[in-house]
Amino acid sequence: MKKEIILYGLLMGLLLLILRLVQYKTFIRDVSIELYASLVAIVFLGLGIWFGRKFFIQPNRGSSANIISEKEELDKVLNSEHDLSKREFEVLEMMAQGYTNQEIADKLYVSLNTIKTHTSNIYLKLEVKRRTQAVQKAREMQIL
Amino acid sequence: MKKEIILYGLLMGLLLLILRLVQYKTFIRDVSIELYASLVAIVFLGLGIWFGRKFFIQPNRGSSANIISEKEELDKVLNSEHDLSKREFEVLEMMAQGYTNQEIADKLYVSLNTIKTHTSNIYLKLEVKRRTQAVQKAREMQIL
DNA sequence: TGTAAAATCACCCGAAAGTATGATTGATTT
DNA sequence: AAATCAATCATACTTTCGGGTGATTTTACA
Repeated sequence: MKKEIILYGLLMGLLLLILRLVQYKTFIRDVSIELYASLVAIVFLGLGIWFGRKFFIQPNRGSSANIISEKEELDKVLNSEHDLSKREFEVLEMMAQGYTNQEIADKLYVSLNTIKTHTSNIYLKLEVKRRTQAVQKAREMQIL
Repeated sequence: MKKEIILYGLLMGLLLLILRLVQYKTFIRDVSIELYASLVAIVFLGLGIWFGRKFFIQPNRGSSANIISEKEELDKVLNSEHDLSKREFEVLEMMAQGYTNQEIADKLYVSLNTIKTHTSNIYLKLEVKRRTQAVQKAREMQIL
């Protein structure tokens, strides 16, 4: 990463140097600014594309570091026994079946708000934010 | 695609216009070329990164050509079994991962509305009403 | 080259989900 | 008896989803 930043700086400096040289070595003092701009634009557009490819490609299943972190994540999940209460687990199961909170509430003969509280607690305990993630994580943890 | 090229042109033109204005409106005729260059460089670096992400990171995640073709082969097989399009299948996969529509949109570089259209079509084709049900059904059908 | 399917995007609107906070009750533990 | 926790419910508010509709642009292919 540092290497690339240095390279970037050097490239930029070099470009400016060239532009300066062009400006003072030629008789054309008033070389249009469009020319400069275009030149710089083209170079840095290419550079930007290169940068984008280099640093923002999602390294899923390609980079070893990523795989390791994924494994660690999974281990962490698997090792933590689900401290879900009986009721919460019931709700989780029904969530995974694709029921809405209202449907779950009806089936369990409790209010919608109760189910919402349960789901919120489930998300806290599973460290997720949405029901789809909860189901996903529960499957990973093999508690579903 | 056309839209992006037009945008690119407009941006470039706008930038040059601004530079011209700055040049002629101020008393500083000899504003350093470094300033111009830097400005243009920064803008186009960003633009380049955006372009790179947008257009060159479609070949999803495979580092080896073999993996890509395998993946495509798999997609084809899967697509022949159910009537989900390639894009729809992608969205379905990400839905199962627990991503929100907005997150999926960001990752696929399309708008939220597009993802919503895809999800709606997925629900129609899978004959379900909610994303959780879609994931559930997709698992039953073993297409996930 | 024309056409059909796929993919893209927009706007509206209501439903569902989720957040935050607080409260009550009953069972269990210390 | 006090503290703790599970389960219940509520109110208020924000965000996300999903349905409906209509449209344009790309892509594939006959």
